[in-house]
Amino acid sequence: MNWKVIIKMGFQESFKALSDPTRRQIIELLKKQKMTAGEIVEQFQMTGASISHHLSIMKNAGLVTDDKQGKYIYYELNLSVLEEILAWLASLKEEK
Amino acid sequence: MNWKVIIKMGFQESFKALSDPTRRQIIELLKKQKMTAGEIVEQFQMTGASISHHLSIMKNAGLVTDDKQGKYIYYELNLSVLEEILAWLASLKEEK
DNA sequence: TAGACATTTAGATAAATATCTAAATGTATT
DNA sequence: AATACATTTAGATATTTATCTAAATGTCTA
Repeated sequence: MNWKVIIKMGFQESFKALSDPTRRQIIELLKKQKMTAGEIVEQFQMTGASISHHLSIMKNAGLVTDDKQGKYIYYELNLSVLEEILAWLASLKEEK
Repeated sequence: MNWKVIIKMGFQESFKALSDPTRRQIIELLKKQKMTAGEIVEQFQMTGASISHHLSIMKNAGLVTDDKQGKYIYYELNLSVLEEILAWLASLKEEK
């Protein structure tokens, strides 16, 4: 069996996770395909440790999931968390 | 004439502005009606100076406009800035 | 099993941020 | 004109955050 438990912290964590430009760029990358930590690192001029830190924040916010495959860890976008934020933003326009 | 020039900084500023819980609460308040700085302050346990700081960040992000009327400054929500963010979030789901 | 490789964790540091108090600015009232 | 009121600005401080280097962990391969 291949369980994937997404620990979602909350609204606040999601917004915080989205408020950093590096993390939003990572999201854009993962939009196209899942990638290993190393592949993601290649796209930035930043150490692996820093990217790892960003990935962990995104993971805690429920924005990505990780999938360990031997030496590699694949990161994948989890869009469902965005629904909540999308709904909040939309509600600002709708209701008067 | 009553010009209202909205100085919009950018995507980054908008996200940053939304990432703070106090500022999101202010947005929720202003969703219902425009309010003076003082009325907003009453809703929080925080000094006027701090709220003023938050309001200035929101103003720079284009999220609110201010309207000086004598002693008072009315703050009003400007929803159009949210469109951009809404669109970005939506695009993550749409395009594969 | 020793070394190479992928990634994270620990610890340090600089910059950004939220908050406060006190002072400044501008407007209204008496 | 003097004072009161509404709000912002300035300056200080504590916390958070992004980043780095170095070390630790875990996995593969020769």
